[in-house]
Amino acid sequence: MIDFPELYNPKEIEPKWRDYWFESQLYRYEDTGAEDYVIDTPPPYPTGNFHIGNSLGWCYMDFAARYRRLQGYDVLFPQGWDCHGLPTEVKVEENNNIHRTDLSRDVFRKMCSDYTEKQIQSMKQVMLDLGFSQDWHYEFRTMDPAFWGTTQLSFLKMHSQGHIYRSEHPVNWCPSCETAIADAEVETLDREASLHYLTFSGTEEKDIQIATTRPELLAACVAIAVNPTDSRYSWALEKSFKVPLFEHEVHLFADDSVDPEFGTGAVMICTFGDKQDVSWWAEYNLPLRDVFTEDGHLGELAGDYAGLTIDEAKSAIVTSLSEKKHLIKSEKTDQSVGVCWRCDTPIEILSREQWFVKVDSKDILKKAESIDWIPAHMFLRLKEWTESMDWDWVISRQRVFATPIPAWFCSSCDYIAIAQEDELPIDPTETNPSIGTCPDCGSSTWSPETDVMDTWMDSSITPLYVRGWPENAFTPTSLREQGHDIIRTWAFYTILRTAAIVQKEPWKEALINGMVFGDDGYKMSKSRNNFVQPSEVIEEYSADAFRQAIALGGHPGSDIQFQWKEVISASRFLTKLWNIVRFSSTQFSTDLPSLKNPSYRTADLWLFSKLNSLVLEVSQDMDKYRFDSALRKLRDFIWHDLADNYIELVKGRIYSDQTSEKYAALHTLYLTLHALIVMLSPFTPFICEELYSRLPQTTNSVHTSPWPTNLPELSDTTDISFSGGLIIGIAKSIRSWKANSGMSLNEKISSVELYVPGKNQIDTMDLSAASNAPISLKSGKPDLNLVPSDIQIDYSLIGPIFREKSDTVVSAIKEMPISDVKLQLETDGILKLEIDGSEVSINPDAIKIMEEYQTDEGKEINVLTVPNATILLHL
RNA sequence: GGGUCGGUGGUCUAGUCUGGUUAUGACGUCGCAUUCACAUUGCGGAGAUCGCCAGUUCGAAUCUGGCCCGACCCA
Repeated sequence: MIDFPELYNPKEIEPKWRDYWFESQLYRYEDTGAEDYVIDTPPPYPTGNFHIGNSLGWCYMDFAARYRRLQGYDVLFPQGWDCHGLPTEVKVEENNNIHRTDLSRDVFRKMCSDYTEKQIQSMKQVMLDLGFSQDWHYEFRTMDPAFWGTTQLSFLKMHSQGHIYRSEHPVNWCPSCETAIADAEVETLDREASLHYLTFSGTEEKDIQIATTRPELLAACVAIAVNPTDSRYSWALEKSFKVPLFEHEVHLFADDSVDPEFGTGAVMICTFGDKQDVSWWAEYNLPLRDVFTEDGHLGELAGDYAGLTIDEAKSAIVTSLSEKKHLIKSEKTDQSVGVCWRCDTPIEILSREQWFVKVDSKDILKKAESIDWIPAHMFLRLKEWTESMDWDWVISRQRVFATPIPAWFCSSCDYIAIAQEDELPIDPTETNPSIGTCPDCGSSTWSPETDVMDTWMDSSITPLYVRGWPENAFTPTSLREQGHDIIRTWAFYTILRTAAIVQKEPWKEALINGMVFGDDGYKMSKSRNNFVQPSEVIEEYSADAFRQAIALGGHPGSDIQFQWKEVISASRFLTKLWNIVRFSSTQFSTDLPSLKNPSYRTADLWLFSKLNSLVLEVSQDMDKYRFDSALRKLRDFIWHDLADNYIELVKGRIYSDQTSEKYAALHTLYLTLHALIVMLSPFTPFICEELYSRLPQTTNSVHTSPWPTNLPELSDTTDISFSGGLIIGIAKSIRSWKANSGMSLNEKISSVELYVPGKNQIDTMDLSAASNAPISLKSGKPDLNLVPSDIQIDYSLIGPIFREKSDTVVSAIKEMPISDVKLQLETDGILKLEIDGSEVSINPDAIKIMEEYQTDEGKEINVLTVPNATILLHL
């Protein structure tokens, strides 16, 4: 007898193991010589809130990491933090009521990193509460010099190989954040705008009307374009016109990209209204008229309007146009504008000197193709994005809290000094370059690059960093797990960088998770009141229940809905499991596992045979990351095969005195529970650790145990699953008959007769105890009326032979009296029918006749029919 | 406008690649059962024109085409 608490109490169990695992460093990576399984874990942005969307991805990683450990891999599950970035700068400015320029860069950076550290601690706590098994020795922060020094090294390598260059080029610019941003950081917003129709006066011929939503860009107008097929404007080609208010002259040309349906069919080209303007500007070699300032105002070129904000300028210019009779009309139109993903401010396109990373789409796609994408179609998202890239990646940002670009500009000439590897990590605003004087002009005065790097420059080297590059030669990590919403950023940049730096793909497998929606099917939001935090679920139920709900939400890749009902059913399952193990354990003795040559009965062997298939199926599911399917199978087995069927059947033996059959049943239970707890442990690590620790002869953690492989070998599984299935079926049928007859399950029955055609060697020991009746196994047939009750047709045999006549054949068979069909099959071994005047023969395998024994009136006998057996109950 | 994915009892979901006529499971719901490890249970019931239309086929939730609706990404 083993002592076992009556109630499952996750509130006590979960914190206990959480702290034990952390303190004992259970998940520490060790190189034992086995195959590595390395996860390229996402470094989350430390917002301080580890939400349900994050936890979906981390659950997947944790299921995989725990499964691989059980499989014997050396698992490295690290954890990073993507610290740098604008939101933190903004938050620190707000919290301290300062502007970053009020302080030295150094002091401001320190404030940002202190703030970030606090945010990390609260997120880390939720990770631990949820039972994730990271190796905290491999925790990294991109704001630590060790990390950003590596980012700088990657910059140096790419620069020396020609992947990074500095040049002037139009870039997306956020006037509010006052920095360049990459295409990936621009989001589109649909809104209503005014479309203004303006007159440009002709200098040679007639005037022309153009339509624009951006009159504030008039000062930057450099040309007018029409579609070459637009006959309305054939007179105007190559003519010049005066820009209203500003009076400079621009030419008109024709280009296919102009939509003749929009506005008047004539558009003004400005430097720059949008990306289309940029490509016209480049293609037709147009002049550059730079009218916006970096902080969202109009510059000198705007004349009287200089100094106004963009919005102020728009209305001031419309008013002037109207006063000067240049404005014909204004109407509402729908438009999409690019906005900054951080602050939603409409972006502008400015031409500035920036640092760029070359985008080699072909190479990126080649590397991406060698990665196993799960699900496979996620590759198409990357492909589409990669193929649509038309600008290189601008990586310089005019901010502070980020990795410094390790470069200096010579004060006397154009020379740019890039740091040497042995100087890294280095902040050029604090230290001069080690080369001392300029190799071109000999000057020793340098001005530091104050621009910093895009934070994606940090997070796109996580596989390199985790693999110990450059000290260790890079081999691809095993797994990248991430959401499909950041394929165009994180996945894309990581593949690009790994390809450029080490000419390899970053990971072997990319597992892509979907989004998490609220209980009502909508995206979680505070205003919808469908927002759920993992901590609430742990508080109300348990982390083990939460993890199951996430696993069962859908197959990886699909969006899932968070549902409380899944948490509830998961929680019930945990109680059920607890009770199963408690019931079993209280019967176990400490020496049970070492029992020699147990006298297994059919039911025991049946359970082993089912368990062996389960181990195989669950392994296959786990290998394919089908966590939903694996967990469903495990739960189904535990609840139904084990609890409802097996345990109910062998209770008699378990409660019996010291028989060898009793110990065989207990031994079966022990081995089965042992295997099940191990297989379940990736999903519900807390309860499994607790239950495992209470099983006899277990010393280590369940999480360091081997995946079940050494279950008893069965010589004839077909026979066992047949005879075992028969016993289970009979017991189940008697049990449900008792329940339906209003009897308690252990109510006595005078006797049970079993008729099993062709087989009279079934093991009735457990059946007898389970039904609380003496069982007599009869040969032959019961002395009752056997009545054919139904006929079943196997269409897969009929269809291919009779084709379009199949329906006619089937209805002909069904029209015959069933007894006639039976007689003919028994006497002739084949069924012959006349269809449309010709005789056809039916394969007897295609016809299955169902028969039932009829209970004679007045007799105290009940007859139950199950596949391959007839049961007579004498009350 | 383009790309990708999805639409299955009241709700959520498996099955669709590889077609076989009686579609999985959960939650909810209704009925019965409590000296049994577990009422967070057991047994049973009701509840689905598998988004719509057409096609292929002896046979379609499953394959093909068109349409409608939704999600995500892009323009």
